[in-house]
Amino acid sequence: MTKPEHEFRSRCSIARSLEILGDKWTLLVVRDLMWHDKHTFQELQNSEEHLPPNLLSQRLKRLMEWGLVEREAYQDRPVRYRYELTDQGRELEPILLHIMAWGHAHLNGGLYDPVRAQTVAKASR
Amino acid sequence: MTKPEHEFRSRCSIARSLEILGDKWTLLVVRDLMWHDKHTFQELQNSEEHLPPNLLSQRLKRLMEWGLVEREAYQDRPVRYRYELTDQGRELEPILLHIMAWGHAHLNGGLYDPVRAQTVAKASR
DNA sequence: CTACTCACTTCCATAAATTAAGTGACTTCC
DNA sequence: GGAAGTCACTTAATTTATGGAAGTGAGTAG
Repeated sequence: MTKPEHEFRSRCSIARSLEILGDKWTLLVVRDLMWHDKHTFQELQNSEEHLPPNLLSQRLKRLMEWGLVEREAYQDRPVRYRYELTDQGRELEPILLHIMAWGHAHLNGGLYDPVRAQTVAKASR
Repeated sequence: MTKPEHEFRSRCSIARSLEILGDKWTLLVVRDLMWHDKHTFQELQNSEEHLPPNLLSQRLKRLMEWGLVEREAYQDRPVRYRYELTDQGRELEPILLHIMAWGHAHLNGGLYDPVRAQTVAKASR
């Protein structure tokens, strides 16, 4: 996977990551692909947070450009795609887990998948 | 610390966290407070990424509202503040470490503090 | 008195997000 | 065969946020 031509604003790895992941939606798309078995455009759009289709479209494009997501047609006429995380994308899991754990601990509770909780415990060991 | 009145868009802990942390600047402020010994407005503003003062001001306000940052006056006339992470704010460290590790691994290298690298290794064990 | 520092705030042009509606390629129902 | 529906988007219009520059107020130093 070739990375897009992109002038990073900083040499800091955190700042660089945030240029791709640093918004309110991108990691939710990753969450749904990773854990919630949502793989079509429609499924992703119908997440609890209801991200609008133009943003979903744009975010998927960016994730694909950076090689975090791939899609393959699951039917022709009309062509319909199934979106999947790549290995690189799947490596975002610890980030998601820690963000989830932190939010759960500090933001008035919030839903916290008990199946996942176990994984969080593992990640923070 | 009382949390601000806030209607979260979702019950998901990740979505909630992203309402506070999900942008390109907030976690960089946290990074500078946590590791780079930057504590005054000016020091924070002069980070490598040069966030404009209006955004720094707004981000600090939000971090303080949520109890992740506190400030105390280090002088009067004129009053000057020193910003510090609270315990809650310091608990963001694993998130930063994983974002740093991921960015280093996948975004064309990027600077990666060798002192911190050790901590990353520990966090991902 | 003048210049300078620090910690902001205000202003403004641009960019991004939100909301709503529309499009194209079909499939299914009557 | 026409009408309605589904899916995967795109386009347009409005609102909000961002980024860059300049300004302000309270001082200190020369």
